[in-house]
This record gives sequence, structure tokens and C-alpha cells, in this order.
Amino acid sequence: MPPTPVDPAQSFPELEEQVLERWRERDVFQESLRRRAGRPQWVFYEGPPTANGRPGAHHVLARVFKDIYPRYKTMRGYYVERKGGWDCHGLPVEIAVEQQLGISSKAEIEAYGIEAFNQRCRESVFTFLEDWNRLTERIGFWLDLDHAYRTLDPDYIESVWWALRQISDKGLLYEGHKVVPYCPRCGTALSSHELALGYRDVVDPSIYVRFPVTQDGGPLQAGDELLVWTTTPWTLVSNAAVAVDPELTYVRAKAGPLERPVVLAEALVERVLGEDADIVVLDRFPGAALDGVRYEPPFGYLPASAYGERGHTVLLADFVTAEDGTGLVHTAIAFGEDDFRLGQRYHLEVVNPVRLDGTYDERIGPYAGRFVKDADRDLIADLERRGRLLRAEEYEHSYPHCWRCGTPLLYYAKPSWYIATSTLRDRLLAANETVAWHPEHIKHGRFGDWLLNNVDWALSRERYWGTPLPVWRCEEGHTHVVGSFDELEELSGVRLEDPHRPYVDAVGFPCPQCNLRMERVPEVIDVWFDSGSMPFAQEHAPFEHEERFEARFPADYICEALDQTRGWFYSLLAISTLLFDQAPYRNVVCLGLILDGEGQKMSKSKGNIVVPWDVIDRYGADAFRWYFFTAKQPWDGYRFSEEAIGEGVRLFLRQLWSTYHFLSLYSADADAAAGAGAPTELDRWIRSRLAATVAEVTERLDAYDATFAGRAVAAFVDDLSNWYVRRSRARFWAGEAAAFATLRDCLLTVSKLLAPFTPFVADAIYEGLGGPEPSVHLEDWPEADATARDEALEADMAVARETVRMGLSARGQSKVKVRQPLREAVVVAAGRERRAIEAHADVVRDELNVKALRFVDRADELGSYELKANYRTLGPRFGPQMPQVAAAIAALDPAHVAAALREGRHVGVNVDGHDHELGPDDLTLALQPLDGYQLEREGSHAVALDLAVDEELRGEGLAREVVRAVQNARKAAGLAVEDRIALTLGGDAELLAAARANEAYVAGETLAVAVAYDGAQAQTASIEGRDLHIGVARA
RNA sequence: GGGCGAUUAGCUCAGUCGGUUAGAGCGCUUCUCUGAUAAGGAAGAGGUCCCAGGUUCGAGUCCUGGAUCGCCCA
Repeated sequence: MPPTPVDPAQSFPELEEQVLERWRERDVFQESLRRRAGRPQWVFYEGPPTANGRPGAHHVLARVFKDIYPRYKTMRGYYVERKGGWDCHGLPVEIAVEQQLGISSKAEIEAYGIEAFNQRCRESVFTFLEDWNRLTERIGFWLDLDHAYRTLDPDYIESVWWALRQISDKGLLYEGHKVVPYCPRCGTALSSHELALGYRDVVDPSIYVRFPVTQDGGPLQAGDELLVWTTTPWTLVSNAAVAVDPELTYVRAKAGPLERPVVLAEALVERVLGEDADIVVLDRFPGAALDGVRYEPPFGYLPASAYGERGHTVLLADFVTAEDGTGLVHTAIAFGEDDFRLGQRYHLEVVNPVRLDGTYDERIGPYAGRFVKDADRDLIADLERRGRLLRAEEYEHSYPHCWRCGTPLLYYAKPSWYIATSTLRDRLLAANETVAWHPEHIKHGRFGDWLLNNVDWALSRERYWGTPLPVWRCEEGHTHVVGSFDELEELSGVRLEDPHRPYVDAVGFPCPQCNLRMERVPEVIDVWFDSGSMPFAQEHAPFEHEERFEARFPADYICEALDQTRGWFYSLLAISTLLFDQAPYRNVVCLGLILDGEGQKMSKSKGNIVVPWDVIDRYGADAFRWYFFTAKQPWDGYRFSEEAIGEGVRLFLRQLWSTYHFLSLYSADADAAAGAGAPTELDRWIRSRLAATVAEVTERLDAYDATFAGRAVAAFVDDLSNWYVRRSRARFWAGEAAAFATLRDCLLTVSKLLAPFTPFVADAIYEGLGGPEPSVHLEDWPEADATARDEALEADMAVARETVRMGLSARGQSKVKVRQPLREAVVVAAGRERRAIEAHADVVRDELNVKALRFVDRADELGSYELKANYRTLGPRFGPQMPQVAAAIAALDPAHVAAALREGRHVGVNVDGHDHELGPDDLTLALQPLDGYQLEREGSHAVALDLAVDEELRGEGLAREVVRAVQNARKAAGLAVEDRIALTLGGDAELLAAARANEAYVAGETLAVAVAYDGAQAQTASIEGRDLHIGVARA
């Protein structure tokens, strides 16, 4: 071992910088790949982030989990490529550029020029690339950033086109007219998974409007009023009809303050009209009776004829409920999915008086040009003025907003391109069955549920910066989907250098069917289709590297935050199922959210964002990583706390480092004294614990459970530090080779176990211990040494430690400090327990500072037994008879039973006239201490202390006080631990007498080569109120 | 309104197949140990296991309903 001095107060952030430097010098990441070349692959897919924002704490979380399993699998012998990736397209990028340019509409973008705009998008995508790269390296995420795939590259886009062509060839790409969530600010429709990203709680108006009936008919008379509820007053201007449930019971009723009879669902009368409104029900009838009733619309801007025959009439529908509202539902064909379907059924015309920018068009008179959501208040006032309003309230509900710009979405009937994923629902579900989700409940819960309710993928976006939709169309309406750049060149004679808009827009060709010129449709595609195509697009498959793609599909492992259920997890699965009919990943780890210390969501506006660099600079990347890995199961989310990170450093990393420092402190002596000493029980014990730990960590990591794997390492390090080293110190002072070898082996193995978790400190320790490879990350994962495992020994040690714990507790109760030796400890234990304690008697004696252990089998002299039933064994046997059994056991004589069990006999009890035999496992014997003894018990096992202190013991106790005082003096004098001294003592006569009587002990403990008693005055310590003068001089 | 998850000590979290006295760490108080450690050990204080029913000889654990929080959907 090289005698590298280990700084016990090492700064971890500084250490990590040194390790990073060494990794660079030795090219460790690449070397770790080279060494596994040709081995079986274990495939990781990087879900591409967008580098146009700074990385935050949640990115660190994702990145360290993306790192740990690839590192582990590499050590297990797999070849684990880690190709980086960047998501480059989409609205977020466009919005950032719009902000730079100070513009905010599509018209302004087009005025600015699509070419120039897209050029700026291209530049903006990688604004924070350096930040991302720096952070990625600094937190030890090994990722190939030099060969990262980028969704804006022509090769990538060509693969995406290929995928769309495949989907089109299967007849699954279509243009449809549907009501879609639409962002009027961004001017584009959103897919359902984008929709999922933007729900917010908002307060909207909730109004009850009166629609006067215009003709007598059925149960109603002209002048009766239909009561209609809506939370979107802005859609009332294009009210087309009113929907009712044909089965539901409605009433025509008169309520106190209202002049006219009103119509609404019977179940909602009191809720709508008020409980004390003096209601008189004039008539009851099913909703079907209202079919065809004509009414006067709330606003007259659009005539009934605009909608066709059934305009402004009551229609029968299947989506009306009596849960809220009035049971009569306002229907505006263009602004709701249910409305749209109903309109189709009754052949109503789609009338949409709202422009694409979300303002009313000229048909809506005074409101023309106003943003619809802003008109709510005035429309309500207008209704009120005209006596059409029954009541206006506010209503809090969650409503979808644009996930990037925050504008409330409008539901809008629009033409859009779709992929018919819903026809593949069974295949999606089947693919999902093959995936191991972590946590497991995602599979049939959140994600499975989502697949079950799958709707067609709204693919097109009426935007600029994205993969162009490769669909060309002629005037006859024929369409052609282009699947490669070669094909486009063949058709058009144009070879595109950059396939983005606007260049691609200029390319046309004759229609293969009718020879008319085909032009590309204007849309680009959903960015989620880009990232979901990465399994093949990152390789430019199938145009190139097809065999590489096939060898790397599907992925063994992906990891992203939970919100990707509707994002990347879905788009990957959907595209893979569409193209290859199989899942693109085998194991998924879903990460939860990071909240701040108060449980609040982190947001820029609250100013509670955690800046990763602050944590790294203060505690280090390993500390950050360790926190994420071990604080809790990652999918449960985190309440981020700097204190918790600090605690991890103090209690784990520092403890580990200190153990390593301890080894280095004495290793120089070890070389000199090599060969001395055979392995002890303690050596065998810690090696057994090590083997158990290796097995457990391996098992947990195989199960993608980093949390319990890490905690198992921590438990081992605690045993190593607080029991093995603590109990073995004297052997290290003596330079016993077996002790050094054991500790070194343990730390070396720990460094390997920790390599995936805390790659920096693991490598520093490995290097410091003289590990054979240039880095721990080039090592093989340790094998659990089955021959080292000795479970009996581990159990025995646990009993011995328990005995120590009880003895110390008895000490604490008796107020006799441990420094004062006592004559004996009486240990009550029999059988296995007794043998275990006897085997480790020296340890127990030493820890308790007693001269001897005396064993007694029976506790009669120390206390009486208490006998209890063991429900765990007896419960299943006796079931409902348990109360009687427990009573019968309570009636037994405990001393008798104790004696019988000691002799291995069974005990008989009679329950309900039947005799039963009870064995030792069925009964628990506990000791009940008698007065006057200091006794601690645990089950049948107890420790009592003989508290008598005679002259000799008293002298030894004082000698030990003297030693402690001298040690303090040594430290104060700045001596090194191995320095020999000349010791001079003076002061209180009794202290000096005690020291003299135990001089060999005092000298040995303090490394004094000579002891003099001539009253030196160098330092003075106080022991039990007496002065001790101490002089230490290096000998 | 529906789905999924969570709720255990002041804080952060364990708690296996249902077993009768629910644990750990941190923090606090007192004591103690110390040739590595900002460490270790002992004691004390600190609990309505979210609530209410139910199943069972027995429920933190299983079932039903509800509350609160988070996420997702409508």
C-alpha cells in the first residue's frame, strides 16, 4: 500500500475535482467501454432534454439514476453504451425566440420570415449546452456527449420521415376533423399528452341562463324558460342547441320569485332554485318529451338557420348528467367534443365565429376582435340586462392551459393529422405487459390506464420549428407521404441540405395519380414523435447502421420522471408498437417530483428553486447522489433538504472516509510488523458481513432498488467502523497483518460496491488503497464470497452485542461509569445464547470493563420468570381458542415451565378438555427483576452487574482516569499517535498511588517509556476534584 | 367527477406472511466512551400508526366508506 497521507478533514468537493482530473487523464470512461467491447450489450436510452434552459435539481435526480445502473451493469461485465441526446424542436424553443424578438404571434413570425426565425431557433436550442455538459460531467454522469443524437439533424429527420411513411403505408395516418385543445396564442392544436402537462386550477364563471321557449309544444308553453348551465359564457354567442338526457326526469316548475315556469332536471331543482324558493312543480316528464322544443338563443348574433333544421332546438344526448348544472346542457358545436359529436348526429352545421387567434370575428357585432375569454364578464352583464340570467357564480375547477405559454386552451373543431393509435390499443397493452415498471403500480395503474383510454395521436402542429410533416398534396386532394430524402429527390429533383421549413415548403412535384403539382402541407409534427423515434433515428436507421439499431433494440433500461407517462414513455411505446409491434424498453424507473423543504412545488416565481451548483460546491456531487439514492424510494418524490444531504455526508461519507483514514494512519507500522497474527473471530465476522452485504447489494441493484442497496452498504460501513475497527484498535496499534488485510479487503470491496453510487469517493479510496486497476470503474463487480459467510457467527455476534448493550444500560442505570472496572457481570443465558456470549466473552468483558463474566442458566437468584404465549406460533394452531390457550398458559407455574424447557421437555396444557403439548417456540420466558439488582433483560437473556468496588478496583479506575488525562495532554502537546514519551506525574497522592500501582498499564496505554513522579507542572488535569500534574515529553 | 399514489415520533423515513410491548436516524435533555471519526454508547422526553366502520381469537398491516396532500385524467 502506498503511504499516501489521508487528510481526515478532506473536502469532498475538492477531492471530486481531483478524481475528475484523473478520469480525464486516464480516459477512464472510454476505457471502461473498451474493456467490455464484444461483451453482451446492456442497452440504455437517453431521454433527450432540451438544452435551451438551465438544468435544475430534478435534472440531477434523473441524471444520477440514469448513471447508476449503467455503471453497475458495466462492472457486471456488460457493454453499456451511453449515447447522449438532445431534443431540439418544438414550441419551447420557438417561444424563447419569440421572447428574444419581442413578438408573440404567428403573424409576426411570418412577417419576420420563417427562414430567419428558424435560424434563430437553431441557435437558441443549445444556449445552455455548456451548462448541461459541465453539470453532466461534474455529477459523474458518464454519457457520450460527443456523439449525442440531435433531433434537428437531417439524418434524424429522415428516420422520422421513414417512420411516418411506414405508419402511413399501414393506413394509420389520416387527416381528421376533430375538436381539439387549441392554444390561440401559439396558434396550434395540442396532443392529449401535451394537454396533460398543463392543467391548472382556475376560477371560471358558472352561470345559469334562461332560454325562453318560443312555441307551445309537448308539456311546455311558449314563454316557459329552459334553465341552462355553463362555465364558458363566451361560447353562448354560438349556442346551437340544448341537450337533454331522454331518460332523466325533468320538471316544469314555478318558483317564488320567477315570473315564468322554468324547466330543469327534477334532481337538481333544490340545488338550482334554492331550498326555500317556494317551489311548485307543475309537471314531470322524461327528457325525451322535450325533443325538438324551440327556444330563443341567449344572443342573436347567429340565426338558427345558420345551424340548419335543428338549430336552437332541444336535442337528445347521452352525455348529460344530473350531477351538476341543470340537466340541460348548452351546446356549441365548434367548442366541445361532445357538442361536436351531437352536432354530427343531428346534421348541424359547424359554425365557428372565433378566429384562430382566439378573438371573435365580425359576426359577433360589438365583441368582434375581442379575445373570447376576456368577454365573459361583459357577456354576463349583457344577459343580466336583458333578464336572461338566473344566477352567476364562480366555479373553481382544473382547466387545461398551454403547457409552455400558459394560455388557457380553447376546444376547437379543426382539421388535423392523426395516427390511429386507438386501433392498436390491444397491441399497446400487450407491449406494456412485457415491461418491468419501477414502481410496479405504474404498469396497470397510471400507464396501463392511459393506454386503455387511448385516443388517436394528434400529430400535426401548425408551427415552424419542427420536423416537417412529410405529406404532399395536390389540388385533387391526393396525398403522398415521402419516406426518404432520396425519394423526394427522385420525385422533385431537389436534394435538400436542410429539410426544415421553409426550404422543404418550396419543394413540389407532380402527383403520381393525377400529375397535378403536389405541395407539402404546412404542418410540422409533434416533438414527442421526434423523441419517441430515437431508438432508430439516433442511428439513422434504417438508412444506416441497421444492424446497430437491431442490436440495441429494445432498451434494457430507461429512466425519467413520472410526468413522462404521457410524454416520452408513451411516444416511445406507441411508435415501437406501430412499427415493430413490441415494447421499446424492458425496465423503466419512474422518478417522482422534487418539492422544497416545506413540501411546495419548486418554481421560479416562488424563488424556492434549488440550484445544483450550490449543493455541489458545498457538499459535493457524491453527497448529492447519495441523498437521491438513499433518502427514499425515488418514485415517492423528495422533500428536498440541505440538512439531509449534510447528514449523509456526516454520517456516511465522513464515517467511511474516517475508517479509511484510520487504516492509512497505521499502515506504515503494518508493513514493519507484517506476518504477525492469525485471523480472529472478529475478522471472520466482518468478512461474513461483507459477503452478506455484497449479496444483498447485488440483489437489490438487480431489482432496480438503489435505495435499499445503498442502505445495505451504509449498514455495513457502520458495522465496519463502529464495531470491527472499534474492537480491533489494539491489533492495529500492534501492526497485526490479519487486521490490516481484513480492513483493507473490506474497504476495497466497499469501494467497488459504492462505485455506481458515489463514483468519486469510491475511486479515491480505491486508488489510495492501491487497487490494481487505474480506476475502480474498470473493476469487476465483487462476487459474494459464499465460503466467508457464517450466519451462525453473525447471529452469535449479534447476541454478544446485545449483551454489551444490556450491560451498558445497566451501567447507565447504576451511575457507575464505564471507566470504573467492576468485578463481574452476571449473565443469564442458556443454550445457544450462552455459547455465543462465551465465544465472545473477551469482547463483552472489555466493553463492559468487568473482570469476569459469570453465567447462570437460571435467573431464579436474580428475578422471577414471567411466562407468555407466543401468538405467532400458537395463533395459527389454535385460532379462535387463543384466549383460552393464553389463559391456560398464564395459569402455569413459570419456574416449573422454565425448568422443563431447560431440560428439553414439552409442557402440557388443557384447553376445553383436550390436552396439547407446547414446545419452547410456543412460550416466551421473560425475566422480572427483583428489587436491589441492577439488571437489564431482553427476552430470556439478561445481564446483572456486581456493583461492589473494592480498593483494588478503585485504584484501577483511577489509573484509567490518569491514562485518559495523559492522552488529552498528549493531544494538547501535539504529539503524533505513535510518539513515545517520557511521562512525569505529580499532584494528588491517591491518584499517584493508583498510577504507581498500575504503572505498566499506564505506561503501556500512553506509550510512556519512562514514568516519573516528581510533581511536574506542565499541565494540570482535574479528576474527581483532585489535581493531577502531567508532563509529557517526546522520548 | 374518475384513476393512481401517499398519510407512522418535532423532522426524514423503516415496518416482511395480520401475532398482542410500533422501530431507526436527525434534533432536544442528561450521562458516558475516546491512539481514526463533526463519530460511538446508555438513558429520558416525544405516537389517536389520518378518521370511522367492518373482517378476525388478534389489525399500523386486510376490506368498505370518508378526510387531507400530491400527480394524472375528465
